Amino acid sequence: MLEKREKKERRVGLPELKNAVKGKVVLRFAPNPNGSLSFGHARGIVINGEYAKEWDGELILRFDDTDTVVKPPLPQAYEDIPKEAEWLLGYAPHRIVIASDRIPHYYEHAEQMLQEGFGYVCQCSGEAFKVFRVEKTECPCRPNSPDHNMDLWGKMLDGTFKPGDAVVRVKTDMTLKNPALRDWPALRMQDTANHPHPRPGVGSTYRVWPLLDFQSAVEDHLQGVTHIIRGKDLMDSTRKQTLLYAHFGWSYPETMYWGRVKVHEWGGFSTSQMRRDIEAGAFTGWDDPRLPTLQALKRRGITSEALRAFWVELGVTQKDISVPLSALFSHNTKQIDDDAPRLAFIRTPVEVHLAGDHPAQVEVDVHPNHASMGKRTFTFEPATVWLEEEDMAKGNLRLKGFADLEIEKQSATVASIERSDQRPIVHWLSETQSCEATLIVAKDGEIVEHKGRMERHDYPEGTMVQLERIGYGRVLDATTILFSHS
RNA sequence: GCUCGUAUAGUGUAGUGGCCCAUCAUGAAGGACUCUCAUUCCUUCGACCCGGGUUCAAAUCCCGGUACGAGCACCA
Repeated sequence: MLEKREKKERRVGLPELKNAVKGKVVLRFAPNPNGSLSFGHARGIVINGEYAKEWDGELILRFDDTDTVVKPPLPQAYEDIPKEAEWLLGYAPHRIVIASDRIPHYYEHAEQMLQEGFGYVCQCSGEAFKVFRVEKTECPCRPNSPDHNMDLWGKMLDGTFKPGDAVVRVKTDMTLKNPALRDWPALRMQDTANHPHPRPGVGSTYRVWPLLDFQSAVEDHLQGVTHIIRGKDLMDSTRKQTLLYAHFGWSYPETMYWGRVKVHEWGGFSTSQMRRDIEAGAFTGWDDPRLPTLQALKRRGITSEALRAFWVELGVTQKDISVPLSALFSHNTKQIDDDAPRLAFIRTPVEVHLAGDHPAQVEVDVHPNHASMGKRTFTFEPATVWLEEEDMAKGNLRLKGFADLEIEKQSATVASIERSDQRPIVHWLSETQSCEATLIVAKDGEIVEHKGRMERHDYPEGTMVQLERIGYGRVLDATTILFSHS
């Protein structure tokens, strides 16, 4: 029989995947390519991707681009998303499927549905059908014969019907307890003459398009998906799709759901809204550091490892949660601190002449814990240093790694090279080894550019550095740092 | 309104009837190290939504309540 575990051990990582067979697991992540990937999308990629890795399975990246009117696809997204996904995953998705390339497959299944009588063409308006749904009564189109349905289907396809005239429904049961499940719509018509699909070769080719629940269900089956892990807002989708699977004689994949996540600092955001704002010029692009997109996070210096650790830690609970950005940042600090060279950045620089005796130059570590990263050299010819205005107000100071200073108004005298008392330790810059620089900080939806002086360096763009006593940042160029987090 | 789901420390999470006066992380406070308000290390703080029930035993099962969220689109 079952033996009790000796001790309860804390589970680490993701929960067990039910009915998973090593090497046979197929998962998918299916965004709408109507914009770049956001922080929220990352959860889908990370969770599905980590399971695929754990089980030597496959991860499908599927573009659910079946709406050309309400959420029209963005051509650029077809190029960006695979790159963003690969960056985040650490590997390229094993398969890429584009729904708009596969319309004939969906038609084929729609026709099977009509011919076998578990689907019908409904000519009721949305309003009219709503009444049937609420009253648990059948609409007059429901009893149509397969032949009649095929005839109406032909009229949808050839344009005799216009968008809004007809829709294909899956026959479930109008008395089902859950109103969401009653004879749900599977395919509808779209005005692709005025709203062509942006992908070349697709354009205005099709008038009839599948809706998410149908397209996704058929495609999951076609692709052999074994496990679906998605937001719990799609729970009713699972129920609708399970009903459809039963009609086709298929068995539905294992499912798991996660709840809603809000980030304290960001609140709600939608891809469509971001797209409008970017197009209106409110943001510089999808990588604008104010935006909660993967591109922006990457640009700010958040590593994919940190993002993965963050999402794995949240797991796949169905709770609706609200997390502070600091949770992500603490993962990031762990990732970058060991490799981040230290640099001084003086925010409100005050120029101070040094009086008194002192060496001609001084050397300090590039990284306090890693001598192998080398030394930084500061020279005092001229004998001028830059200090933060705020620090100057504190009185006598210890220049980190250099000397004790007696501060008298705007003048400073070197009192001791050795640390002689508990005066505050501050960061500083020598005249020769510094230059004017900008620290860009994105906070509360605003971008603030702090002009100051920064230590000269030749780190390439993209290097993560730690600005002493300020926080981490990413090198944009020799005189610009994009603030990451403290 | 109907339907579905969730409820453990400030935050996030472990826990599927006894090992739990509850795990881990983060956070906060204090300390060690350090010539950074960093890193690392140590200590401390802090929670099972409420009410019933089942049981020798409940965070864990059942019922009710409450709170929050989602679906009921010819969006995804």
